[in-house]
Amino acid sequence: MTICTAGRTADPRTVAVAVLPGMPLFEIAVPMEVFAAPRPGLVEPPYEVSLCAENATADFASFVLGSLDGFDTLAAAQTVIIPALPSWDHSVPDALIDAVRAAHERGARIVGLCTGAFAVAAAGLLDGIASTTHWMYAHELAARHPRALVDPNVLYAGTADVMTSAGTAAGLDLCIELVRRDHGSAVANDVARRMVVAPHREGGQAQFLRPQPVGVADRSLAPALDWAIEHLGDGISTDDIAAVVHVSPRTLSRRFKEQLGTTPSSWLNDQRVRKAQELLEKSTFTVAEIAATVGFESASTLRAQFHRVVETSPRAYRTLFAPTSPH
DNA sequence: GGCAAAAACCGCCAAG
DNA sequence: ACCTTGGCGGTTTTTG
Repeated sequence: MTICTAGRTADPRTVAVAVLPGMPLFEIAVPMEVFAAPRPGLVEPPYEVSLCAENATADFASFVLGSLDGFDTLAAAQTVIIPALPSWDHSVPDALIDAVRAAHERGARIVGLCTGAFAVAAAGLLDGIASTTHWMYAHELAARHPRALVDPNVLYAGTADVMTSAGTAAGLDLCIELVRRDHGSAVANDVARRMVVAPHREGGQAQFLRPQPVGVADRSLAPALDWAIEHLGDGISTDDIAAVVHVSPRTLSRRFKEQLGTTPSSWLNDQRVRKAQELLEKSTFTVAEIAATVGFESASTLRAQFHRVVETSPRAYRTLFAPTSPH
């Protein structure tokens, strides 16, 4: 079943972006910017990116996009990206569905950006899979594909080989996450820095669903989050965070849900895992030392949380991304 | 990977 | 009347 780990960092990754007439150019541009822009000395080996259309001489702006490959190239790629459709209910060509299915069966990673999720679903790949799309269409996606586990509150969701993202700019977050999985946090953060975007945005779509009530600067969690990140290693608890902002734990819990769409402890655990990832890549501390440094009580706690977030063990992660690994 | 204990979560509701 | 807060306690998640 799982084929994709072989040579994960050794071979160049081929990325195919599906192009349909009428697709928003920005949505196509997002994966191009992340994967196709050359970043010598950073992303090595570079991705090999092709744009694939059903009909290479189609009447849309191929002079803007450059040369186009066919869907056979897409079916052979290691990562297949389907940008937002021209409209959410736009029909998906059978040729694209067939190519996507063929790629998936080969073990390729299938990615749907924004309403591209509808195409992934149409290929039958979202059944039982955590997924998302633009919040305006999440309900429709769930209605049309009842077996997809649609979560309108996240920026992106999925498994190792099927991922979908929320609207427009969330596609950037997902593409950078893919770089993170292929090349590690350090490289992904550098790519994000060069693009001048946040290496990892917290909170999902929840923060965009409802406009912030005005005049509530004192409600912002920002200082609490800053303080928490500062004191990660001190073994802080949710009660401690509540104390810093002078609210009850109950109210803190509400703020987290409103502003980040998560709970204090799971946010805290995410931060600790994230820091642990960095230390695994950049330091030579043992797993136990890292656990202590990021504020976990024990190494086994780190392992459990690490597995939940990254879906690997700390050791496996380190061998995959450590600077001494094959290069 | 499972277990018992601890921590955290969240619906409910009274109070400000 | 309406909104926010925070305590209670049953349930879920985390921890070691």
